[in-house]
Amino acid sequence: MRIGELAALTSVPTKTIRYYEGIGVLPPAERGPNGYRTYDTDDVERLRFIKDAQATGLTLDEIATVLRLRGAGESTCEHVTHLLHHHLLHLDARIESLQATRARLVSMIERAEALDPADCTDPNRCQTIGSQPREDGATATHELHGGPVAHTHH
Amino acid sequence: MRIGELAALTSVPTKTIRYYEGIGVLPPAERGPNGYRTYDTDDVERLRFIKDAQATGLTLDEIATVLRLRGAGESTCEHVTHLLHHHLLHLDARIESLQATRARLVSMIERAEALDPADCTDPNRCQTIGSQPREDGATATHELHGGPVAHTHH
DNA sequence: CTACACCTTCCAGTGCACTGGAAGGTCAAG
DNA sequence: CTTGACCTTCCAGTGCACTGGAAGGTGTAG
Repeated sequence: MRIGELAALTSVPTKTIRYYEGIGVLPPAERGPNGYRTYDTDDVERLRFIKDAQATGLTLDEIATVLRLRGAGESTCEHVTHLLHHHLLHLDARIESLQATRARLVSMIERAEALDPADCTDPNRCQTIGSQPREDGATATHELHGGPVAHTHH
Repeated sequence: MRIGELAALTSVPTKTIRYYEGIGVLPPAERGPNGYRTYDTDDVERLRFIKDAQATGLTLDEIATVLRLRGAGESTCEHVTHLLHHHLLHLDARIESLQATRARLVSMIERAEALDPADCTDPNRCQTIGSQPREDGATATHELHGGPVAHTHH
């Protein structure tokens, strides 16, 4: 199959496929007599693997490393499982922190919904955002010396 | 407190704090007579909020939007809770997909560890990586026409 | 007085992962 | 034989979130 079909099957743009080949995430594709790249079902697999690996937070560089270990012989399996274990830890930490933030977000929403809308008219504060309730009495009620914000981001 | 102390308290570099102010994520800081930025505990809160919000996947732009809704009066609370709800969905989807990938990763590791290391010597395949076991018998055993990969990334 | 840490602005660069566009080759259908 | 889809290379730009460095002001300790 040619690059367009591979792109259609994987939802990865042709541009990106060529880019992946360029940076070594994909091996140089075989070429037809006309110079067109040709792919097979393995390449579909590979591309799907890349997408999955990316979803877990692996960078293209790490993915390239894993993918290149194919065909290197030697003790690469240990290498791979090591990387995989390492990444599992990362993944677990990420999931945990996301769940913690989820909890925070939910409690934020609950606080927001428990509010009397009338409390929402003070132009200088919003109970939903701002600091969590504090013991020291200072409840983040201070002016926002804002005005139109200069968004000069070159 | 000055910018250095704020940086120390939040583990956000001074560069980044000024950058946040530049793009409007933080309101323009008050200045001392010498022109130095001065901060208080609310700014510590704000910065921590930014970090947390970032961890959930909100972009700095979205965070800026949320933060700027402080002090806008009107029906901004609905606006905020809407954004929050929206983001909760995002967050849940993200956690779920991460957990799915975690499962995939674990099964990959298990497959890797169940392998006889002797099976790992074929230079053209690695059982850990590569396609999942398939029914059609074609088990992703094909050459990597690789060699040293040109890493010409401009 | 000098050294030094810490602050200021401004502009430019980095890293990652693409993405766009120009200029041109290939090939099947009308 | 032309049109149009699809392919090629190469180079340049984008978006996000920083990060570095130059050039210079401030403030305290020795």
